[in-house]
Parts: sequence; C-alpha cells; structure tokens
Amino acid sequence: MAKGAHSKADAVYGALKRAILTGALEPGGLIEKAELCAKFGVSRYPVSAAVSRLAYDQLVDVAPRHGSFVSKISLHDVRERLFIRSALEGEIAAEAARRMTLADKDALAANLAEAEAAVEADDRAAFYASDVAFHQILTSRLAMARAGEVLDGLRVHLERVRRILMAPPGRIRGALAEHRAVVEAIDAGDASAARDAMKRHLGATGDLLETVAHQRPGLFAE
Amino acid sequence: MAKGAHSKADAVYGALKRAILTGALEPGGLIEKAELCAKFGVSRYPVSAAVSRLAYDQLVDVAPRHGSFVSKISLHDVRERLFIRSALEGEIAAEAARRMTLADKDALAANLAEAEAAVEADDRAAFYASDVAFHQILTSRLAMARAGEVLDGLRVHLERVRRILMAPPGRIRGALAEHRAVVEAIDAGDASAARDAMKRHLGATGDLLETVAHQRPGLFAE
DNA sequence: GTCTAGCCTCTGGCATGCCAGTTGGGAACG
DNA sequence: CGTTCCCAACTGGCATGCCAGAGGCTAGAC
Repeated sequence: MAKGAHSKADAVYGALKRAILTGALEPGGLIEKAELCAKFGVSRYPVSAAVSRLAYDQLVDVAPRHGSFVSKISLHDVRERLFIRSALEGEIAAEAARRMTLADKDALAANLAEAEAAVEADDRAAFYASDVAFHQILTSRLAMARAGEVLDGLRVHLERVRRILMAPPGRIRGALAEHRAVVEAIDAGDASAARDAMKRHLGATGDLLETVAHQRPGLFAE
Repeated sequence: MAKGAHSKADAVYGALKRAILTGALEPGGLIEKAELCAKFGVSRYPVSAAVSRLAYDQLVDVAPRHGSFVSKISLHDVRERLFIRSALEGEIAAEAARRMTLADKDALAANLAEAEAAVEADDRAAFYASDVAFHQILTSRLAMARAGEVLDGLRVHLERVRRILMAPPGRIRGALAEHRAVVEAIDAGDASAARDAMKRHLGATGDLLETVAHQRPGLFAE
C-alpha cells in the first residue's frame, strides 16, 4: 500500500488521500467506513483516525452522527491557496537567488534538462513530475522544511483541480520557459527578478484555472 | 473549558494546546495520558485523538510504544516560520492596499486606537491582544480564511517563544509605530509600501528573537 | 567499579461493544 | 392525494480490554 506507512492508520490515510486526489472518490461523495474496514481488513479505529486526519487536511468534511463526505472544491479557496502559494514561493525564489550555492544551481539545471526532455517527448506526466521536483528542490536546498510542508498542503488541494482541468497542448512549453526564467534570475543572483518570475509562473496557472472554471462551472462548489 | 468544543476530544485538545502554549507543559516534557483521562473524566480515546491532532500541529512528538512528548522549540524552525509569515503577511498587506474598502480601513483605524491606548497605559497584554487582532482584521476583511489558518498555525508556534522572551520595555511603542506605517500605506493604496512596512514590522520581531536567543541559549533545541 | 543481560513496567495501536443523534421513508391521518 | 409524524437504520463518538514493543532497572558476572 503506502510505502512509508508504519501503522495501519497511516496506510488507510495514504490510500484515501490518493483516492481523493485522483478523483476516485468524487467531491461530495460519502465515505463508507464499514466498506473501508472490510477492504483493508482492519477495525474501525484506524479508519476513524485516518478520516480524522483528512478532516484536518480539509479533504473531508465530517458531520457527527451523520456521515463523512469528501469535501467539495471551492473556487474561492483554490484562488486563495494560489495566492498563498505565489506569495510564499515568490519569496523562496528570492531567497534562492541570495543564498543558493553552485551545487544547488546545478540541481536546478539538471531539473530543467529533465523538463526539457519531457517537453520534447510531449510527455505530460514526466513534465508534471519534474515540475513538482522543481519546486521541491528550492525548499529542500534552502533547508525550508516547514515551508515545504505548507506548500505540500496547498499543492494537495490544487492537485485535485489539476486532475480535472487538462491544460491546453502548448501549456507545458510555456511552463518550461517560465521555469527557465526563474532559474536564470537565481543564477544571476537577482532576488527581485527571481520573485517576479516565480509569481508570473504561478500567475499563469491561476489564469488557466479561471478560464477552465469559466468554461465548466458545476465542477466547483460555492 | 474550551468554548467551541463540541466533542470531548476537542475539549482536551484545546486545553492541552493552551497548556503547551503557556508553558505549563514544558518542551520535552512527557504527556501523561492516564493523568489526563482522570483529570477530564474521559477515557483514553478522546485523549489519544487530541494528542494525535497536536502531533499533526507538530506541538507534540509521539514515539510509538514509548511515549508522547511536548516538542522542543527549534530555533531554525522558528526562523523559518517567521520567514513564511513575513512573506505571506507582506503580500496580504499589499492586497489590502489594493482592495480594502473604507469600512475595512475604519476597522484598522479603530484597532490602531486600541493599540495606542494600550501603549499609553503600558498594558502589554492589551497591546498583544490588539496586535493579534490587527493581523486577523486583514485576513478576515479580505476573506482570506485559508491564509488566516496558515498564519494561525504559524502563530501558535511563535507564541511559544513569545511567552519565553519578554520584549524590552520600549518595544510595544515601536511595534505601534510599525503598525501605523502599515495602515498609512494601506490607506494610501500603496501596495508596495504596505508590503515593505509589514515586512519591516515582522523583521523587527525576528531581530528581537535573535538577540534573546543569543542571550539565553539552552531554551532552544538543536 | 563497570558492563551486560534479562525481566518488568509503561507506552501507544488496535479490536470491539455500546450509545446518542440524525435522517429518510413509510404509515397514518386529514 | 398531500401532509405530518414516528420509527428504524444508519452514522460517528466514546469506553474498555488486549497486545506488542521499547526502556529502565536490577542483578549478576567479570
């Protein structure tokens, strides 16, 4: 099941989280605890603990004495999380321009090469993996574990909508160019430019969201 | 006990959290679950749920088959949380300068008046309350509930060190001046100035932390 | 005196049984 | 046929009993 799961509750948590993120459990859907107990061969306790954590992550809404439901996607919340992510990653990029060593910059360059290969092969899955890695390289190389946790928490929610909205064909090429602009600013040690480039990159994602939300209402609550 | 507690687990969670924040439970201390069960007159289940949530908040470290302990304060983590808070609140201040209505600005002005009265009366507790309110006015008036949650999560940890380090006598007067600078920039609709003013404000807190951490090592882990 | 081995206690994770609140649908009544 | 009321079947929260593992403490050997 989940790899890093040391307890049964962890295993159920990981599996449920993935199911929600991939859309296997759709927003508003009921979470059948009894079914999960049977599925994993555990008692209700680990399942309850897992659901409780997911409620903390705001991925499920639990109504006492009624039921637990996969939380719906709020367009306002998504916008706000993008705002937070932009503010935080922008500042992280600026910090990277100030503090990153040559070895760190090499890691970014290697990531950029991966992304480029993915674009040439038109492999969206590979590009997305490199995109996640790109942002994680920044936090890990700067020893910003807490910021990484905050961003992961945000990314989990944004991931739900990403699965829904399929980016237009040319998007990954544009995203690669945006990444490159960030890296160039970092390499040059220009904090202000790095921040702006990162914000432009995330702003583009926001624009994509708005257009799709406009095209397909009904996917979002509120 | 806790006011908004609808379940016993919530009550225990709130009480434990306050105890940790006020320093009643000191970092590294063991959490005696059996004692808590007796104290609150509940079984082990609500206590376990509460401790589990606190572990998620990273206020306690739970070692399976060994014990649950109040997490120690890491100086590096505190610095990083201040960084995050600065990035986020800076951008929020900028957004406030762009979007805030006259009614919102009145709320800020009223808060400033409160803070001023507290400074005149040299009432630190009142000033601190107004300080918390100041930052919360921004998130609530801008309808940034998620950002407010993130900041609350950070503030909880920063609150722990605030209880330890007593600010120097003149500090609250300086903090008031910093608040005023933020409000003036927001009133003027100058997003860039508002961001800078907010970052200066939080940067001053960071400087205070560094000096105290230098004066009194041993309070911090790592 | 020091080091080591083994037991003993204390911890958290889990299974299970029970309880109270909510709800949806059916029965009874107008 | 429509409305209302009641009940039965769900849900999650809680209490309790059991189990396995990690440490500390003691006793024994060197």
